[in-house]
Amino acid sequence: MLERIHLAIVQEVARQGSLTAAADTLCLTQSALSHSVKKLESLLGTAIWRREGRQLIPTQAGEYLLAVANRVLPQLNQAEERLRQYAEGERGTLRIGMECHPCYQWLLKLVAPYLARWPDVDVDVKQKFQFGGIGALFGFEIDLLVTPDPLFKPGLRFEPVFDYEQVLVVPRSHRLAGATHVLPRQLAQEILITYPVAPERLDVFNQFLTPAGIAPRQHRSIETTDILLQMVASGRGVTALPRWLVEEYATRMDITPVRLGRHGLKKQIFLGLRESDDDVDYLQDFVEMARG
Amino acid sequence: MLERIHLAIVQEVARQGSLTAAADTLCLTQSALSHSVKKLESLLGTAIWRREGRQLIPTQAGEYLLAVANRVLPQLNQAEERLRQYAEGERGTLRIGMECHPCYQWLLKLVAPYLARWPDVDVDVKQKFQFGGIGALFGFEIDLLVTPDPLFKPGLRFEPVFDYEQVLVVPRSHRLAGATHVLPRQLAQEILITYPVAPERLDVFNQFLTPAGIAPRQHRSIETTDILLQMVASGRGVTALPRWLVEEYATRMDITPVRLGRHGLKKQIFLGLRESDDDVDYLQDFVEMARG
DNA sequence: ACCATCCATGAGATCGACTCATCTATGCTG
DNA sequence: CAGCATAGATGAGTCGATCTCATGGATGGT
Repeated sequence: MLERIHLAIVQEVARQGSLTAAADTLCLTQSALSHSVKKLESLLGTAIWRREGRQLIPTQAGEYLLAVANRVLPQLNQAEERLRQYAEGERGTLRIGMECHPCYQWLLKLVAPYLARWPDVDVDVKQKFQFGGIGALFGFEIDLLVTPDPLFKPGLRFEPVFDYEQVLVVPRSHRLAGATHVLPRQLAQEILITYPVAPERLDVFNQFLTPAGIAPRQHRSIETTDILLQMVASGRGVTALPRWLVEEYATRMDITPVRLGRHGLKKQIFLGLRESDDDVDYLQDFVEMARG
Repeated sequence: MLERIHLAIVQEVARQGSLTAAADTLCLTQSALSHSVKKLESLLGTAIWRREGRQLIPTQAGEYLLAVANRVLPQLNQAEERLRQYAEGERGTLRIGMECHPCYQWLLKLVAPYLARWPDVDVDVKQKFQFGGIGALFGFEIDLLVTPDPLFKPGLRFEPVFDYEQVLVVPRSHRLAGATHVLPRQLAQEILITYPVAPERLDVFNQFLTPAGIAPRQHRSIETTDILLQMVASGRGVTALPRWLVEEYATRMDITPVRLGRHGLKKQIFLGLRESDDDVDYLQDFVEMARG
């Protein structure tokens, strides 16, 4: 039988590159590991690694086993953590996934009152997912997904939580500052700074520039909102963000929003959750609070 | 540590309802099970079942553990099966999920030449999924999803494999037989027979009747294509199916297709697969063959 | 009241997994 | 090329987790 320890061994050997090193972190002797591996290989009837000199090269089976380990072990760890929480009377951890960079600010405002209301619930926010946000929901890596792209499919439920307008952000001294709106071609000579996300997933591209066949003069990316806006304020480029976020920063930074297109770029943010969690009260309440 | 055997115990007890019965199928004595359970509960620090007389009622932790078991154990079983196939030099099993009832016929025609071309690959078809077809892909229950609803998300890839027209099927003696097309209101007095799927997921509803605000006189459902068409042929009602499928049956049944709406109801079928399987040759070849 | 059947428990047996000591192979270095 | 550090492999022996066996107490049906 394929046991948890086997997966842990495969994962750790992949991480460390050698049995000896892996033995250390697994709190076993090198000998024990060697025995275990030998037994597992004879059990499976196939080698897991090719021994090339003192290197261990995963075979096809080894690669596959590693993929299984990386997928299954986190589920078991999470299960143990949750059971520990049940045992200690805690309510659990609300694991929120974000697929919407600027929503982080919005989330922060929501989390404070939520934590006050649910003292026994912890909140954890993740932003990177092996198989995307939807995959993370299905894979029980997260319990709640903040995303602009809902997916109405069996097994999942999406609730709209707020509408906003995506606007161009320019320094107050910029030639476009004060314009009622901006058209795609007016950005052709600009340096556009965005979060480090594929352009086809950025609204300013897929709903504004790309349909018009326009590309900005240059496209750069920056991780954090603060730095990004400081770059804009200092005239290094322009960016696109939710209007509410820009208005917040505009009080202390030299930036101003401009409508994208004649009618503005209207967006909606959704919260996605598993239907099987419909009866988890502290989860539903988060959705309530987010909507309210 | 939460081990595989623990999950198996929880799952089996849930299935059988008693420790004694579960012990039997797990090839253990009742005593061993009792000991294991006791130890696990003390390890977790929480009870898994409430003992009510001679009944075992799962606690909240027990319910959760069962959900984990039902999710994780199939992944481990599948992994073992696949490793066994690696060991024996077989290529593996192509597990296909279907979210499109009539596509079954199309699939059958494709599978025969595929099996001939890949003698070491088995094909398995599933039609029921715990979390829907997409969930099954993400959860590694299936490797390939046949669906009319693609989902372009990171982690998954969807390939269109064929276009078809959804048509109304009526008996040749029907008043609509021979009409160039049919309008929604002309179905208001008909009995509509479909596969047993929620109306909002049926094209004839969500793309034809519902937008026009029309409902059929009655809506019934039947599992199998053959029986369904025999019902139609005998004048018990009408249905909606792909044109190619109807034309096949029309040679030996008293039925005829009619276009839905002035311009017909055009559909497309997609094959969905995980991006992480991009290098699995026998999987990619299936997509190739399906497209060709 | 009695019996069948459930789960719990203690004692003892058993088998698997771990450690220790040691061996061999590899690759680096002077 | 010799010497050394370090990798994995292996055999023997120990230890402990987990199993079985035997039995007890509780429950529910007849």
